Amino acid sequence: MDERTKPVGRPPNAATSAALKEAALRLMREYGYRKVSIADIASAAGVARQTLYNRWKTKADLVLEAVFEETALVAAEPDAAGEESCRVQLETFLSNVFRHLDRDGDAMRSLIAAAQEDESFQEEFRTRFILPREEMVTGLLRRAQERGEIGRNRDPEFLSTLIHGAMWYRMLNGQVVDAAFAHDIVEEVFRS
Amino acid sequence: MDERTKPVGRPPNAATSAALKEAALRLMREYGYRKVSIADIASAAGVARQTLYNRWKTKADLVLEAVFEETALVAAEPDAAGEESCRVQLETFLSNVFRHLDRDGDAMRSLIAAAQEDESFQEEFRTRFILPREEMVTGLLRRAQERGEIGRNRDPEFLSTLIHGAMWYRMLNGQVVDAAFAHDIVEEVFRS
DNA sequence: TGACTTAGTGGACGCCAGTCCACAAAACAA
DNA sequence: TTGTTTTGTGGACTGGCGTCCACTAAGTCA
Repeated sequence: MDERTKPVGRPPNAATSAALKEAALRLMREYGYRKVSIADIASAAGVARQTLYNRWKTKADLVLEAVFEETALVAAEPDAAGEESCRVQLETFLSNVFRHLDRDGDAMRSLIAAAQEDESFQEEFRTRFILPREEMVTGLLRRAQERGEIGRNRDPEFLSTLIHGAMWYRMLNGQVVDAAFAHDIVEEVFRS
Repeated sequence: MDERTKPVGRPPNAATSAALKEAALRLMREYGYRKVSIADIASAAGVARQTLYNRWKTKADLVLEAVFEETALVAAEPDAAGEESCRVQLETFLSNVFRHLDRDGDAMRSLIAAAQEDESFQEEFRTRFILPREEMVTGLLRRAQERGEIGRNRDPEFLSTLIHGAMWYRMLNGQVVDAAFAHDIVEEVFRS
């Protein structure tokens, strides 16, 4: 049952998806999500508008994929075998995530906004972005529990909601989300 | 310097604004923010589309005003002279707010979304909705500090961010926001 | 080679938000 | 009554998103 049967028909242009994501990110960062139209992105990538729709359902889907690939580099999963305390690991992780928001925070805000009006994208966003992040945090907090850094009676899922909620709230209200804020959050979570 | 000089020109129809807000709320609750167009609202209120734009800048501004008036009834400010503990007062307040979300949660989500793409509405939303709510919570928490229910070393502003952040995060992710959640939040805030 | 299949192109279309404008309607002032 | 000011109306218009479609391009299969 070899699934890798040779595909029939004209093969998709290999460079096109990368060019579209690159153009999308570049234009977003310069002008902001709202000001950049699908037509702008397609034209910047030198491709027809319909070609973009052949590969992604909406503008939000394209930007999600583009931002996600960047994020994976910046917000690397904390190392389970790390020597540092979980507390330090969490603060480092949050600082990294927050630093990434300096670049793509505007896009993130717009993706969250898009998810509110589009059921299908909400699902996609949740699966590819939110749940993985939550698991990084709850995993770290469970290790913290095993090491005795936080009490057994505390709920990692709930704490993750507090952490991400604080981040979203500040971000969506256009307030600063910086290392000092990360420190305050960690302080609260590890408060004995 | 009497400002209440008799206005010249055709007076605005007194019933129109109320009819538009009523129609907006009713249609939103039945079909959802996204599915209801400005034209739908105007036509349901028996008024020209331009008349709506004469009174509000955008769809979001109209809905904000409509929802705000409802909210003021449900989420009344906790009584500073109340006999109950601040802890109970906070849990009651949050439960009331959360109950209101059953009705207008969809509209709230869409307003938050709209604020992400519209600088001017973001400002309006913040001033009329978010800041008053934050002050209710920080005020309550400060009284809790005076009464010794929470430590002097804790920051009411930061705690308010945690509280509202948790609520937003759950709401924007389509998860349940109920009395049990309110209880968990209060538990965390008043944890000694 | 020719049949088939999939990708890419360009243009038309429907829907909606928000703007603009000319004109009618309702008030007041002289 | 006539002029002035403001509200309300209806229609045209721009620009964006997403869909549809006919046509062309680039591959595989027999």
